[in-house]
Amino acid sequence: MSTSSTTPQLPKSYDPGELEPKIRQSWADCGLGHTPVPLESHDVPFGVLMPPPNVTSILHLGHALNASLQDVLVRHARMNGKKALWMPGTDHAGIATQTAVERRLLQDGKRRIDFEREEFVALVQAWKDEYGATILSQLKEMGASCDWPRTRFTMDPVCAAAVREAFFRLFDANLIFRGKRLVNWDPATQTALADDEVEMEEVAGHMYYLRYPLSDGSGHVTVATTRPETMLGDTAVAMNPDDPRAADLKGKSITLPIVGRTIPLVEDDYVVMAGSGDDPKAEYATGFLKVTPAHDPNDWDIGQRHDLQVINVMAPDGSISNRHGWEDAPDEAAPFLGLSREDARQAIISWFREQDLLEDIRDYSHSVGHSYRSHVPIEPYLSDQWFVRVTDDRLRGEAMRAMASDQYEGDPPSRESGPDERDGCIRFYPPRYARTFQQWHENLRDWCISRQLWWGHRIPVWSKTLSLSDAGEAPADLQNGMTDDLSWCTDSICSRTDDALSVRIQIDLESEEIRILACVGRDAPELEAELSDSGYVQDEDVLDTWFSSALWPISTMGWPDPSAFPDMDGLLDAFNPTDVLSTGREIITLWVSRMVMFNRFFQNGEIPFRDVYIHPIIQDGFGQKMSKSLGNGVDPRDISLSHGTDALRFVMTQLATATQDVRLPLDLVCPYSGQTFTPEFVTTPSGHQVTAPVQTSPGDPSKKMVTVYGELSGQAQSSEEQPLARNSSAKFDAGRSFANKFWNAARFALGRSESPGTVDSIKELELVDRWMISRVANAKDRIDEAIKNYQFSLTAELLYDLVWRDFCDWYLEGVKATIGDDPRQRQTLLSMLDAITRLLHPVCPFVTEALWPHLSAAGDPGLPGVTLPPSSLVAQAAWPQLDDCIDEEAEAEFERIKEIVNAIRRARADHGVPPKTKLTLGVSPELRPLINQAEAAVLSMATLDAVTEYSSEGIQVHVEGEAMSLTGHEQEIDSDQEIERLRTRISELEKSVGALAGRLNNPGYVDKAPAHLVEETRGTLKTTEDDLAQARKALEELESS
RNA sequence: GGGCGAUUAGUUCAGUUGGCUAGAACGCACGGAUCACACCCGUGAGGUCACAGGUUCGAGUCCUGUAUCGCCCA
Repeated sequence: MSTSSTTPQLPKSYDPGELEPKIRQSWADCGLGHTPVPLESHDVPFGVLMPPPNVTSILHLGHALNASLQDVLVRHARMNGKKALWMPGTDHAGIATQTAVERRLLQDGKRRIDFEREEFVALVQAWKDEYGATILSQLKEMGASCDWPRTRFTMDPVCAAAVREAFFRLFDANLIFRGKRLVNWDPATQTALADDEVEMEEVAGHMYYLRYPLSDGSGHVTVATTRPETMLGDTAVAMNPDDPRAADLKGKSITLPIVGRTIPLVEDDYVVMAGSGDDPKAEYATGFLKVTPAHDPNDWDIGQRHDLQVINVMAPDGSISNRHGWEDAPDEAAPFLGLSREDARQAIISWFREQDLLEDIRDYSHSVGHSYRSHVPIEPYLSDQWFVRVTDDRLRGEAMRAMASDQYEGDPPSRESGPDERDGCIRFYPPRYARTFQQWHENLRDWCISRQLWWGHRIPVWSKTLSLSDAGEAPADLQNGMTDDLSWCTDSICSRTDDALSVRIQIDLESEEIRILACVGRDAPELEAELSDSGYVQDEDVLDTWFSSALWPISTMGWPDPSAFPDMDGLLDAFNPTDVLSTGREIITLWVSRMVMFNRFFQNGEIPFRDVYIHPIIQDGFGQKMSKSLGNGVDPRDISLSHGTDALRFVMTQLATATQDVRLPLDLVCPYSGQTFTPEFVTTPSGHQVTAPVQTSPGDPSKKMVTVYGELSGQAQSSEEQPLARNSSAKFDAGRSFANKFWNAARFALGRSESPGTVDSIKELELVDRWMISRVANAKDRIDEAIKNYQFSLTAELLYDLVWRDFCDWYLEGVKATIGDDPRQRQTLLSMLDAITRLLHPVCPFVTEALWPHLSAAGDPGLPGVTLPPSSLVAQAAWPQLDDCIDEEAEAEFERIKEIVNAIRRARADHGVPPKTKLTLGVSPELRPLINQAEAAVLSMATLDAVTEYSSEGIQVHVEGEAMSLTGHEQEIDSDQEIERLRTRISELEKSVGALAGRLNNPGYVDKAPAHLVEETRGTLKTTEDDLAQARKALEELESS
């Protein structure tokens, strides 16, 4: 025998830290992931868009999960011969990034308004450069096989052109308008905040009860409010229509104290009735609600429903003011003007008390939105904003019609121009998320797209305000207060025609002013200059980040003009739509919906992607979502460091089940000892569990370290005395073990597969070989199916079982005795290792790539029906092809062999046979032919020296109702112990027989259950009865001796 | 308030149209330095499938209700 048992060139364990950088480099060198366009006509494209991570911060494990899954899909498609494009990029994340930069500036005592707009934007740009680069390097470190040369950023020139074009087309199509809306206003920093930047805090405040007199002098109503200072802007009092008092009060009006304004009593079922139901608010309610549409979002809605006046009584700094929309302020109100919100509240209360209109003040604890930056209460503030009319059928209707019809409940609205072949082509995985998508569109509201920020795409509209009388005779029919009829207006721009110009006029009949809004398309700087010269001013606001994100499927591919950019011509044609979008469920509404609407609108009805896969959310050990703001995020690089990237990816794949979010309990790595330990946790004021900012070394109590949370929250700073403790999690141990196991299996297999022979037919191979080939063929089919259905967890499980259970535990153990003398077995081993390496590659690309050159050097793999074409990198290799390799008979036969080996091992353990002691197996003539098929394997796996005829001496083993004997164990059998064991077994078997017979005696079962099941039950009963008889016989013999 | 989901071994999770005696990994117990791997090998213990009803020959799986927890939308 010529094979050596060692492979000196491969170290004993897999060292990811040593090997990964070289592998990454080899992928970069060959341009892995880059797909040139245009495609050939026979090419099959496979496209994936990466949801662009925010440049606000670095990636955490939530991103790592999504990146891992996308890379599995892309590598699988690529190995299957498709032209795979995975488009990478980052998102500028307007408010989040600007806020992050402002927070950093604040550490130096500086604020945004201390800078010019351009200076500030440059600072944010620098932040973006830093974090954007980190994010991309994190992705590369994870092995993401993206098309890196095509990396996009939502504010780069390619995307900017798309944003500009999209805004212009929507504006021109009357799908963008300007209107009033309440925003979350921070009076301290005087900026608007997004909803997620408002922190709800429980505040111990008061409920004030104010009497409002009825205008007809017939009495008063008492309103309950936590914010009496807003009463100056009240424009109604609302009551529930079911309130028994409603009938008498219907149609009456109120004379608002101080202001003297006459306001109506309206009926609205939003109003909580006094003391009614389970609503805790009811205890404090009077049944009458003061309605202040300009200063409360709920009141705004009531105002919309009842067509109420909207009167803003505050200045942008939050002080009471009659200069921002309050025009009927009487002299009585003068003392309140200029007071802060807090002072005004006291002054108003005093006034009501003096007038005997204050009925009561009660303590009341409630949650109030606070700015997460200045920590002052936010003020719902009325301001001019830009909107996309997404409720238009061209947008909403198209999104609804795009859904797969079997996932749509009911029927989507029909299209006037008739059906489109792209309708019904978007499918959600798992299907339940289709409901979220549908319901969002059914309740859709116009989308506010303007943000009072400096970082983002500036709104490409130039405007000028004129008095109505100067401008001309305005038309009467307006839509959202706007018109596209320009013929009456005297301003010169209204008669100007230019393809890059679209003009609308906003008319405010109350103030008798008009605002001419001129939207300018892309690449028209001379037009912009002309507008500026004519006194037009560009809008200060920028677009909501989601506006550019919504264009991601087309902007990344050069829309509207791919030929204007290098290497993009043909990209849209080939990859719009992409095959799948993999994303988190929280942005089905914010992002997925808008991409569908925009893609269909701008791409003539085309959908952006066919499948939407919603991945689970990664939580920490306490069930809290990993988030940047909480500081419980884990950097995937920490896991690569502690466990290796394949371990990270394998476990991520394993975690991605369809039903649930996953918990990932956190550990820390001690920077002194490298030891992993469970950290101490503390509870934050907001009630979250986080690692204590400073931890004590588990090995040495005198040594301290700082956690990531400690740094992110600013509570601790790492230093030489207090180094940073990296995060880890024992959850990844399984992945590390798995990669190492495969590494060692390959080491062994490579060492034993020298001088492989030629196999003419699989049929001529040993049972164990035929079994292994069939297992690989089976696994390949099932992996393909699982990946096709986005069953990632199942994919990982199939790989694990194939590698560990089938290949290592049974195949490698089974061939050890014969491989040295069987060249055909060596060829089989080499080929199966090769095939498994390919199958494993999408999930564990590093360890497979590290082994690949050694495989290639070992020989030419392949068997009749098994095609494994050579390739310099496994990343570029073809998916294994196994034709007619599934051998059900071989699988069934080998399963019986496994049962026999297991039974012997069990008996050995039961009788305390030392592991090294070789026993002699005695079998009946019935079992002999089976054993003959794999005798060498059975001998080595069960530690036997020979197989002879069955003997009633020795240890008795029962399998398939047959008895086997094990002899050669010197020690005498402890008959008491054996009797006890047999009795237990007999009672178990009797129970089984009872249950099985009971089932068969039930006429309902025999009549109604499928015949094959009944047959199966009969078979099981027969075997169990045989086993029982064997056990009883053995017991009898023991007891009689 | 509306919607979606979860509750299965000590822990983290599978269990795909209802069908063998409910599985895996980790952890635990026992045995093992055997020449691929101690990131390992062998054996074992461990579950009233949240609770209560119902449908069915048969329910972890379907239906109704209850409890607890989570997310999204208002």
